[in-house]
Amino acid sequence: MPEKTPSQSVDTNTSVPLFQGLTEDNLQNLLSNSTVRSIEQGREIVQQGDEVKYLYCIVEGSIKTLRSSPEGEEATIRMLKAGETFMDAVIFMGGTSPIRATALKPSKLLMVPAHIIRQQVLRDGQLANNLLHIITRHQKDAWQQLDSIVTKTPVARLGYYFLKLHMEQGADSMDIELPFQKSIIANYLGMKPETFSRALKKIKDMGIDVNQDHITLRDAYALCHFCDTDTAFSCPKHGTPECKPGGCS
Amino acid sequence: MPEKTPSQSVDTNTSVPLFQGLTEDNLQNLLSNSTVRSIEQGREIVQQGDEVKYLYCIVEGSIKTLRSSPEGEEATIRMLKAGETFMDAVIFMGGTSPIRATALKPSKLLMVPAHIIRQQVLRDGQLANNLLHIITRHQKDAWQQLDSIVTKTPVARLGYYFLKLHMEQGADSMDIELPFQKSIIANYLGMKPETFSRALKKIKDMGIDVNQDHITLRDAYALCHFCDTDTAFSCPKHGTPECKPGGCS
DNA sequence: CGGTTCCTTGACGCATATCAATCTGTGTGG
DNA sequence: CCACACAGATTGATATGCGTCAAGGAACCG
Repeated sequence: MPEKTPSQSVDTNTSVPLFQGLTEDNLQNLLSNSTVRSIEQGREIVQQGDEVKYLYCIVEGSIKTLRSSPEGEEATIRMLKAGETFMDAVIFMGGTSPIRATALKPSKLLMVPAHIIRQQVLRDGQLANNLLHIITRHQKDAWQQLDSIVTKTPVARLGYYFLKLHMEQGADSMDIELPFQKSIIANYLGMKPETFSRALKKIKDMGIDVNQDHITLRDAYALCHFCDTDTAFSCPKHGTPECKPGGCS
Repeated sequence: MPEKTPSQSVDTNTSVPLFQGLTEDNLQNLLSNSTVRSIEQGREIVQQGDEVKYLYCIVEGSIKTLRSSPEGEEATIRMLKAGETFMDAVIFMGGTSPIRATALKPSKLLMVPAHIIRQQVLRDGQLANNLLHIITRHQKDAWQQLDSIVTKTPVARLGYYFLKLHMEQGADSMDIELPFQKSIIANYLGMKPETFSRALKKIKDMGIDVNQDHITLRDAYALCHFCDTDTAFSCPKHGTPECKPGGCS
């Protein structure tokens, strides 16, 4: 059952990119029309072919977006955590949803009606700008994902994924945590769980140890072999003599 | 050498989604700051790592966007024709370009300065809306491409590609033209030219004949096996008894 | 302690990449 | 007009890497 007055129950001032920089009035307009809903793990939020009535913002939990074929094969698009939004792009596409969304964990979602967003975009430049930033960021991730799957070996894909986790979780630490089940990550990387498992063994020889969900780097530059020009740009090690993106061969 | 006054040399009133519905003033603001440039075939327009200063709109010719690895492997992202834009998403990403763009044919490009776009988006709701529509449309294509490559066989990918061409070129005709070189299409579909060639032979047995760049459908429903729920929605045959998306097995 | 779920490991087969040769169409120069 | 050269496409033979199938192990939970 949807709760009311999300403006009080949701912390909107920090770390929700969608709402950043909005005026009081404009923010109120979004929130006062929104509702919050709890979703149990594994539950379907949007199906392929659904008409999408809301933009969803994750208050708590995590969500996976994907496409699946009639034969049951799945292609993971994104795996998202609190603060991130989904169906943000879909509500501007026209037609029904080309993707599914399911809950990876028990989650709490803020649902902003699509027509409110579409209206407000026309007069609220800041909201439009936020949406453009968010959607293009996802676009970039999608491009890197596609590129990985088409051109890289399973081990290189895994290393690249670890690298991005590493930078996300603080490039100073030598430890990384896997944020999702291995089989979920395997699918995201376009491989079968068995292949993922074998890739873990191979990457161990390159200085990256994995126990359970815990990754330990033998040295600070262990992941550098998997870097590309894009990623190097936002790396604190960029420019140091040890930094040679794509140096892995 | 860039020509001036593109407002006169470019036909902006029709079929350029980016400019649709803009007021005279706002359109003028874009065009008066833009330039037109000719590019010879094979020439690089943007490289990975470049700072992107323009949004490009194809006046004439065709362009390919892609990512490539240091080893020379390429992953095609899109192949575009006149009226379409590129680098539209990139100018909102922040950082340098994660993708390359090269000319597949001799082309003429309208170049709109990125800062002009970024400024105008904040006050011109229609432009923001247009950009959101365009970028999310590309997003959708990217999802379908990813899905194809991950879950489908080469033959199914080919059939799906033919289906989209078919609908693009008029679903009433039984003939389709390949708009690009086969090796280019092969790479877009995530396979080698040899595999592409073999897929062509296999698809011949399913009622789809290919001679040179010319495809002939044996019957109007020959491509239906390759359809998915998304695509079915915009198909004129949708709802007829012969329409069974994903019916191919 | 038994059951479930997830992960790992091994053996095997197949589909696609790879390598190499031939063919086709196109354009060029004699 | 023909001969030649070239790029792209096709075809064949081979290899290899990932998927598949099946079994075993490890952690979690009742």
